[in-house]
Amino acid sequence: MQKRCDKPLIVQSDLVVLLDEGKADAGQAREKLVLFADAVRRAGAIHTYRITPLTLWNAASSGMDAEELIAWLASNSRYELPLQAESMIRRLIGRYGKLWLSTEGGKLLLHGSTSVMDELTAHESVIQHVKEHLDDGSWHLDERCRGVLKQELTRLGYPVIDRAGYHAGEELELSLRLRTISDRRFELRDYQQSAVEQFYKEGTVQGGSGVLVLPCGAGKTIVGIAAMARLGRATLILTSNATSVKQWKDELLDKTSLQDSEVGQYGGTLKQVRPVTIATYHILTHRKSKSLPFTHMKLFTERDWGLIIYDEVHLLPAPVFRMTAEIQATRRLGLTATLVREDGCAEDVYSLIGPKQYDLQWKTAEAAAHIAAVACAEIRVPMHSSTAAMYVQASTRSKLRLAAENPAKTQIVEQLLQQHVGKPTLIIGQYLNQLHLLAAKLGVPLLTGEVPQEERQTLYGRFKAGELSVLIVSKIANFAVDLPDAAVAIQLSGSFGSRQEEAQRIGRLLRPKAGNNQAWFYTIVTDETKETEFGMKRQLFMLEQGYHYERLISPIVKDAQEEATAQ
DNA sequence: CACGACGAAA
DNA sequence: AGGAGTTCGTCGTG
Repeated sequence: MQKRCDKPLIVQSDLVVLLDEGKADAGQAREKLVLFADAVRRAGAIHTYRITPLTLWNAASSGMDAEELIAWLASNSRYELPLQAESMIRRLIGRYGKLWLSTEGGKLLLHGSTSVMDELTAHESVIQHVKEHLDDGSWHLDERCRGVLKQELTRLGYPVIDRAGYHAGEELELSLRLRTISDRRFELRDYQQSAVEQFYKEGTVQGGSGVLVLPCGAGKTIVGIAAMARLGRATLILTSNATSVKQWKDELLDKTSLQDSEVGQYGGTLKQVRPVTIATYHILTHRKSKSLPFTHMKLFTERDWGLIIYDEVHLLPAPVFRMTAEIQATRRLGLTATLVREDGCAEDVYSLIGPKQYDLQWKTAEAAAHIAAVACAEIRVPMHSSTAAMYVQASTRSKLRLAAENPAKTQIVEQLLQQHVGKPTLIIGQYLNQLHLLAAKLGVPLLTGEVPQEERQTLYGRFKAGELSVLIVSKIANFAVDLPDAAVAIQLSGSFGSRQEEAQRIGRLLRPKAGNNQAWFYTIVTDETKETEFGMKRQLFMLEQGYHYERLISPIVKDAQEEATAQ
């Protein structure tokens, strides 16, 4: 029997859970823990997770039960479960399913137990939408409030299940091809099939809106296309940038029966509205002036859409949430690799797009060889002697930048390049100055936002062909969909603790590799500065996915230490 | 009229 | 809490 002190978890009364990675069962515990908690901090071997109403409701929506969860926590905790934590979990999960929306006789109705409905009457923000109290205890609501009410109820701590249904939308003839235009066999992988089924549960009105989470390179576009084929209705696809718009169109033409004339691009000079239309979020948020309405809002109603796909739903901008609140009767599908938002809009994704319906862990995809195995390492280097003095007296703000641009990182890059010579390698950084200096020093081409599209294509082409094995890239690496895959990525600097950014960059390495299917990710941070702290925050998403960062002490440090001992 | 350059915005 | 990228509309040029 395992001793209590060997258990990996410590559960606090405020629903913060500490996971001791040093314990034997830590790996198993983490796999379960991430199903109902978010990673928030990491200090050495102790990782901090937080259970929130949202994480519990997402878990509840995929069938997790309060008693089962409590029992699991109790049996994996070093100390007795605090009563407060236990009752809080019970209460929060208990609220899931207590309220639901339906449509009867064209009326939007809110249902719930008398006790919950009574609690709601205290909230003006809720009762202002009520048109009439019906005899059976349900409330007749203003149908235009479907979205904002769900948002408000979620905010107040009352999740509501939306069974109010969807309008069908214009029919669309669309089937998947068994062979692509390039004459390759095409069929859905198992997990792609289950993701689609999860989204579209036939015969229920509950399914049909929600978020699917799949790692980079696992074929999110394919899943979206399969969902379209399943529904067979006119579809509006929203995505993050123009390149991605084009990619969606290419994939649709390649893998479905759709003709060129049926797929429209809405953006730039093209303003085509066709049975399948693809647009960027950016164009939706455009308006002539601040006081005027959004210019392209009409796109939502210009056609009778049966489905709206939100690609990269973690990037969805605030105004699009507001628009989405008004079209809750249209089926919605959110797609992403990293359902984390640094801006606190996670609740809005939950209430306006829908609950998380499918989440393929990166490590699971790796085990099935659908994506490459990535060895992650964090290399800490001391501040370079030339800037150390400057660092000490710099303001907090410039300290960050000095640490990030630490010239001592150059040597590490050179060593890593030697170590992986010949492998396609991306060096990714945040500051153009730093990147220009490095590019000059190494004699390697640099790709920034300033490089014209045509030249980018040439460089991508040479990189793909293997003529060029190293490429330095700026922040374009985060979103340029057409940037080729690599086997090695070296991160020089990145923005403030962005988990998304870290994941996107690692995503560059995930296409399966010939041979042992191995890729490497290195992140270089300056030791004993704020940068190490940000670095740890950046790693949180990957830790949730079961990745481990090896901590390497740079050879430079070793040398310095040896010198110190010698003297 | 087509196209590139430029500044503004979120 | 800041830097970089992207996209829009406009304006000037061939």
